[in-house]
Amino acid sequence: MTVSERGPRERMVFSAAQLIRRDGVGATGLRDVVAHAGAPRGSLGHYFPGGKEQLVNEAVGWAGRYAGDRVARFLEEMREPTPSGLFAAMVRQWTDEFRGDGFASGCPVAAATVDCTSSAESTRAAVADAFACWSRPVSRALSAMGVPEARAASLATLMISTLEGAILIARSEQDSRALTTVVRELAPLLDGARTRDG
Amino acid sequence: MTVSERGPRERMVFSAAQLIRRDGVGATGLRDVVAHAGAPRGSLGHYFPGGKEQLVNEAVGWAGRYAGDRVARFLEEMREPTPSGLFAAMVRQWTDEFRGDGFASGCPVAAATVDCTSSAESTRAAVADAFACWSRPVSRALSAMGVPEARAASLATLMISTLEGAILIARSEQDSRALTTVVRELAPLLDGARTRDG
DNA sequence: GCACTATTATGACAGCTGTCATAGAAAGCC
DNA sequence: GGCTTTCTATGACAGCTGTCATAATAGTGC
Repeated sequence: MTVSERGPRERMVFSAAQLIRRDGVGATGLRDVVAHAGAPRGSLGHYFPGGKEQLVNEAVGWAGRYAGDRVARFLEEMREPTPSGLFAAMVRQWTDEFRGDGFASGCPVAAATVDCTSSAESTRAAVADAFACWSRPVSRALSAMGVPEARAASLATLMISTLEGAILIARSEQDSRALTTVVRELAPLLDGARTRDG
Repeated sequence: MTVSERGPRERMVFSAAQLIRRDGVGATGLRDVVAHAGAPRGSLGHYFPGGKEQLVNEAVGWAGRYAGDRVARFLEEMREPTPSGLFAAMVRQWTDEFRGDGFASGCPVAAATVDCTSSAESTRAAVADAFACWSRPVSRALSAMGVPEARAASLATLMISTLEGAILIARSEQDSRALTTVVRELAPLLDGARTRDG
């Protein structure tokens, strides 16, 4: 999760995502992003002629792709994949992170939703895209596990909704209780949706 | 939901909540709040010597109490209360609101979580309080419906988590799909938790 | 009438915001 | 070499932020 040897442009997008998920979009200044990325300030206008809005949109897109790609990883690490196991893995990523950083950072997509939905139409669309990039692999994975196509998409929405909300509660309480609770309560429902073995 | 004839102080708290849930905490200026409330600007420092942070905290507290009080209302309006019926009522409030304002406003408590958790400790505590004020009556209602005490609190957390997350997705998609989906998928789980009639 | 408090008015303050214009450096290419 | 494109540096800009000091006003009790 450290700043890699990628180009300055990519580093700025990555840093933006990190700062946004900690402080929100409004409180994240472009000068902060540049400093965090160790990038030249003069490059900002060069790489992001669309200004802050473009940078935020790319950070949101990056986060959505990241979350979607993680799903494949989770599946690989599971001997016999189950819906509840996938959800547990998705949640565990957050409990691990919270244990590491003391509940300092939440989800950048959620932050952009709260801060930009009603003021920046392009960001609103970027957020919707990010949720779709995240939801799609989850839905596919559920299908592969034996959940009927029709319900797979619904359960993916349920899983992501619940996770996002539990992240909010956990951060406010500075306690992962909400996360462990929802994974426990949702497990039987998720596994019960399978009509055949994956 | 219009500005009532209450005192300026109360109007400012209320206006702050409305603006925060639309634009986020960072993008909500104190001058905007004053203007929206039709309140005298000079009164800001008088009523809120703790500055913006105090105003935000009170707005969050107000929202939490509001959400908690609504639970009793929902129960009154139901002939025979069920867990799924309560959840449906909580969600319906949001689908109704979205239909009215075009997905312009989300939850002020979620906004404060995203924007202030890692920067303002007092606001973080106010948010946690708000979630507790909201969760408690839900949990009590579930108990009264026959859900065992131990699970009632967990299910309340699940309901609020899921609702908060679905609000985020719905706003980004400008579509209530996520909300109607989660209420449909969660219904059997909620009702199945009852071990006796309420 | 007075005295006291609660409320409001006004203006100024330093600090930060995103944006842009201009200039310069670097790197690749012919 | 020279030329072109990509990238970086620097500083300035107007606009807004939350906060505060000061003063005037209104209300209330006596």
